[in-house]
Amino acid sequence: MGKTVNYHDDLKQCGLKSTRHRIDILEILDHSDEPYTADQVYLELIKRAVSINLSTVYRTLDTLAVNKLLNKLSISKDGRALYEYNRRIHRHYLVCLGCKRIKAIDGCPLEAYDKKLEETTNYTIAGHKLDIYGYCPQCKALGLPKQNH
Amino acid sequence: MGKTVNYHDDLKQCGLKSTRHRIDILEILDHSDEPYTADQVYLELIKRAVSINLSTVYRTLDTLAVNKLLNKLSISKDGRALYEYNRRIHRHYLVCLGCKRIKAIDGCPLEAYDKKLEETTNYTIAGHKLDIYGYCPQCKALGLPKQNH
DNA sequence: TTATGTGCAAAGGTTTTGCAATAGT
DNA sequence: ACTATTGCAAAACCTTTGCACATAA
Repeated sequence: MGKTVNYHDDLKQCGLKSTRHRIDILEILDHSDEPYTADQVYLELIKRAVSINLSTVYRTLDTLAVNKLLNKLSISKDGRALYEYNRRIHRHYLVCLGCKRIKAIDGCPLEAYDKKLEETTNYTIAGHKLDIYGYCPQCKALGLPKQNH
Repeated sequence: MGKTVNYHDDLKQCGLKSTRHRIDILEILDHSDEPYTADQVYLELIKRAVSINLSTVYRTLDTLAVNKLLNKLSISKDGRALYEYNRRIHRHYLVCLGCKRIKAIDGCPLEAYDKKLEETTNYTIAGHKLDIYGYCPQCKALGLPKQNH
């Protein structure tokens, strides 16, 4: 988790102006274990007594994602986009189907597979997205609902 | 790809009425290699001179997905839901970042990993979603845009 | 016949956009 | 000072819903 000065530098390196809002948003997402929706970011800013408009949140998230300071995910929590701080660590998510909590898991089981696929398909593989679904220890204890995915 | 009569039986087994619209939609998705958005399904129906309302398409897709005759995916092609015929075959998708075409790939490299994860995390793993991104042979030839994911 | 499915129109929720005002460099 | 960023309000977009009518069983 970087300090404010680093967010400033990161923004400058992208040719972006270093504004309070951008730094706040980077900091919020950098300090979170879970990706946030635009709305969640907005609410967190309001909670911190930051005056900002929701459309600015959307624009800022988009700008930061285009500049690779954030990742935009599509684990559609009911169809809304999710944003996470780009830690430049390749990792995947374990989503609890009970409480919907999202847990990050480091490491990737797919490195060899990607290479194999390049040969098999004649595609150039640029990356992949893997989300894993299950029930966390707590929700498991309450009895499993129907299985998905 | 089933015949009409099978769609009829599948619907009945789910306790659903067998209507022209439902059969048409099942057939469209069953005959497609790619998942469709609600809108794409609607347009295909119109092309086939089927008179239907877009809200009926949404309702039908939802009903069929709840009853597991379709899968609802969240490879957000710009945030819209995608539906595919449920072939009850576990498979993943290879998405071309150039032309956005989606290619299904059979087989799964994650069976062992899922089990390992159950032990490591103490979650019950219910499933996973893996999408792979790259450039298809055609788009590759045109020169690769920037890398994503 | 009777519950289920459908069309239509209207509303809901998320995200985007135009334009004038503001703030960073 | 100059340009990028922001607020505000409105629109765009995808999806859902209420209700009256139509249809499958």
